[in-house]
Amino acid sequence: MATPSTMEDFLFGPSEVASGPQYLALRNRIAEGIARGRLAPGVRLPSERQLQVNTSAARGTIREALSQLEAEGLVYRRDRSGWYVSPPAVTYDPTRWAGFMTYVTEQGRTPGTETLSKEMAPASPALADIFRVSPGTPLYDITRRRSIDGRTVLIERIMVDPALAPGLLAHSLDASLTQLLADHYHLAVARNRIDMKPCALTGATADALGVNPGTPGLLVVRSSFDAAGRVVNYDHEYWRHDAIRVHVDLAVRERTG
Amino acid sequence: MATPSTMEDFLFGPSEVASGPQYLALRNRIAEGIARGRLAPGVRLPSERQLQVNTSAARGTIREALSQLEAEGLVYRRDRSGWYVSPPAVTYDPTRWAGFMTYVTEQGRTPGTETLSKEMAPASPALADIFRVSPGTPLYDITRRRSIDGRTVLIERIMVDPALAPGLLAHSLDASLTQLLADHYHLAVARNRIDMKPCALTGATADALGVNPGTPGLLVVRSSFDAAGRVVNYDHEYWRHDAIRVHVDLAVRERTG
DNA sequence: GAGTGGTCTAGACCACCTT
DNA sequence: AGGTGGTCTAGACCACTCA
Repeated sequence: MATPSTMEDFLFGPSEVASGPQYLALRNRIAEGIARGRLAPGVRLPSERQLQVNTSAARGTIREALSQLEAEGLVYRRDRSGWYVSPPAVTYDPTRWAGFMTYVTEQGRTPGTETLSKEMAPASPALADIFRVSPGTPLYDITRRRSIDGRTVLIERIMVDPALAPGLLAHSLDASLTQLLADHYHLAVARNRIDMKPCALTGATADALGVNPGTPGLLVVRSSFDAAGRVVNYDHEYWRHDAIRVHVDLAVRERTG
Repeated sequence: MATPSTMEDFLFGPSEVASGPQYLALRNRIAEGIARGRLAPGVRLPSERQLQVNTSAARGTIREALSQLEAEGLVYRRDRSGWYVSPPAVTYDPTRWAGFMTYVTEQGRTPGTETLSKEMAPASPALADIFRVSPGTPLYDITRRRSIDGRTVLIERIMVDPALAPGLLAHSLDASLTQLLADHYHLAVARNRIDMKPCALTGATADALGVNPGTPGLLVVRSSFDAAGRVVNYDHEYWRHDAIRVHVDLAVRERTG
């Protein structure tokens, strides 16, 4: 997929001369630097106060430009450390059952997983409904942090029915859970359901991701079912919004106007 | 629709414990009001200066809270008019070939389409590659604006090969193009490819959507192929980021760790 | 300890929408 | 014409990171 500037060129021809607000002029300069590769992924931008000197703008104006770029996923911040050029996003294809470790590796990146907690917890009414068990039935409750090339990109909370995967918590969960469920428990996923929506990263999730509370993120909710329609796992993934892209390529199911 | 006084009572009544930045406290109050249905979709929030009086915060702080909510898709702004509660997003299922008119209607909303331009334009090298024609070959080039319940949600630019749909531009394009291609030209889509990524809405795109330049958006690029692998249409959709959700539900193609 | 971003204030002027 | 958001300024103090 081409870069945003190329898209814009495609849509409306040669870009007009920038004559709008100052913060957009700064945004454009930085965005251009990134598009042309002069600002490589991971590179730290000059400090806000340095940019003030270079642009003779107030700090608020500088931050407006940076926030814009952050919303577009071009830069990200490390709390009280600085602003950095975002690495490329990984492409997620919900039509495949390839786990995180697989598709990240396939894209030439290095995945990492760290288990933050694993425990048994009684099913809430909502969860009981999803798993078709009685409320209060114990479920495995696993929280993990996952990274790409050393940068944390998501926090996930996975629920698994112990009836389908007894003793699951005794295993190391820092590898592929997808693979573990398949190889050790012979749980074949037949159907996958995925929902995505923007969200705010708050509280413990924001802490674990190392972002400021309120940072925009993307919530991916996945339910995997086996051939019998049982829920193999139910998973909430809180992503940094700049770390994931969606790509779907498939035969159509229906032809409607 | 809540009256202004009711809304403000709700927003500034007894507060629960709120540590942390002021702007997050305000964000939380508004977000809660929306979640509980006290602030209905389409309702206008009090003006920034009114919120200043009620919260004794500086205007910049108020705007910080509102921008956060905007990034989460909970509120949107109408330029120099005010801040409004966002309507629910429509759910988009890329595994179906249902057109915009269909899935919006199915979700109980009212779709609208307006053709902004239709013309023939020579294929750029990139487009020629996609359509497998020689660069410079004329293609239909259609720009449309689409709305849900009267609110503009996307601008799209569609490219169609005249060889597959001769005389296309003579038809009204304000209805379903999907249906037109199927019914009149018997073009059956066999494969669909979709890419999604965050983008900035700028220039003419932002103007046509009625948003400020730089507003974050979502770019959806769709390619539809017929059984022979020919590109039936190639489409860029620039969405308001709060207007669309992705939902996928399907049998898995592959089982990999 | 120096420097960074995070938060906040209190103004200002403007273009534009609304009535 | 009055009110709205859009943009910008020039400060301030704080919590935290980093060397």
